[in-house]
Amino acid sequence: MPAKRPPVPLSRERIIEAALHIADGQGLRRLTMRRLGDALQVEAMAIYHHLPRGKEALMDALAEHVTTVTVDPSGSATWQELARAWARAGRAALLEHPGVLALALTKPPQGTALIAVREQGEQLAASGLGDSTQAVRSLRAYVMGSVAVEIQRSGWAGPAGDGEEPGAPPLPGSRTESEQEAVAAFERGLEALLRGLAET
Amino acid sequence: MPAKRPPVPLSRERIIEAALHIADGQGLRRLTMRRLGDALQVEAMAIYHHLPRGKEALMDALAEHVTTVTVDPSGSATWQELARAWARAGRAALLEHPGVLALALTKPPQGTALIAVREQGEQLAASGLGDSTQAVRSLRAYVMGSVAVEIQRSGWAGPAGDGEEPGAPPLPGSRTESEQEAVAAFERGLEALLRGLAET
DNA sequence: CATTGCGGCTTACTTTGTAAAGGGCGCCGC
DNA sequence: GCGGCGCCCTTTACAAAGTAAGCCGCAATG
Repeated sequence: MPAKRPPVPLSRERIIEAALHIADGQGLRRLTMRRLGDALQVEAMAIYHHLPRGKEALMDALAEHVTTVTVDPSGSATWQELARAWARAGRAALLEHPGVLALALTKPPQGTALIAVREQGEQLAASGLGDSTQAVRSLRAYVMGSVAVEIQRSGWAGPAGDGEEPGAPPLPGSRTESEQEAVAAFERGLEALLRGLAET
Repeated sequence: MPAKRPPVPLSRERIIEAALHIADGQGLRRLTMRRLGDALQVEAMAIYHHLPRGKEALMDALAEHVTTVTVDPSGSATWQELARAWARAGRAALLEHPGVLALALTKPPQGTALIAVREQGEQLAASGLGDSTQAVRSLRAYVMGSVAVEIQRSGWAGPAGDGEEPGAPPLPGSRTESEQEAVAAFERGLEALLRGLAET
């Protein structure tokens, strides 16, 4: 009796969720269509009905997912506070799924992610910042780079990772840092950048 | 008559060079052992004699190669000039090989790349900068992120790229920028960050 | 001249992405 | 109730990739 119906009917959202789980848990390299199918209790080919362009579409969707953030501007009085909020939100979103960082840093923003970038620019401009385009760019660069450095230091395997668990052995030369140290370093660099952006 | 000797005897350096060429020209996805062998006029398996851990070792070597930079400190009087030199060198090295950016941003520095990072810290400390560790970290983050943004805007395919040529069609929403615009944006953000770092 | 070992080749097996076609199940109009 | 349709999922199949195992020629060495 082939062709059994899966318990819960499979959707784009469920696929992305499962894919993120696999990528974060075992590395991008281990994220294969068949494994994804297994995780969803489905044959690999079933995925193609929800993501017509196959793995390509999946990668795009993953990148879009971890780079889509929203910030409520009403909570920030100055453009500095607003910029901090965006930066922290961006960092948090990227750190949540280290397995797909390589995609997020490499693929151009699309869909909701692109909209988010534009929104960031508009909000910063509306809150009185002069060259908001430049600011958005510098902020995005700093956020992305910071997360990259953090992930590197955490000993995460990477896109061509050896398939080991995410908690790889710490680097021989430098101790793995704590979460507090990481946020502190991020905040200090962020403040430096904001100060620099203030003096047009 | 099998077992023909190749004209030039194959070495680790030649392998890396050819791999970079392929990755930059057709994307990381298209960098396969067999294709690499073809480019070197050799069978794929021959590569394993020079890179024992196979593709894994190749990826590590590529990441190391594009993140290894050197700066002559004698050309810089202030720590700001030194930091600028390091930042520009780092950016240039990464931009030279967009195909392996994902590796460079994801893999922890090893070998010569790690040495370069340490050297940067020592030089900055020696030139009078207080918290050089923090500064190196912020600078590296900014440089890596800036290049990531630049590559994204250039419409480069990415690690799971569709295999098209690097000169992909420009993003629909935003025009592809010129080299001048790119350096200008980089320099402005860099200056902002340096100003911020100056005020401890 | 026989030996040894480096360096490349051949073969073969496993895993992956994905095209193509098949099949069950629910829902529709009648 | 029922025949057919269409949606989702499965099956099957194939090309391409990573790489383990073992072969073999060539050159230097004794």
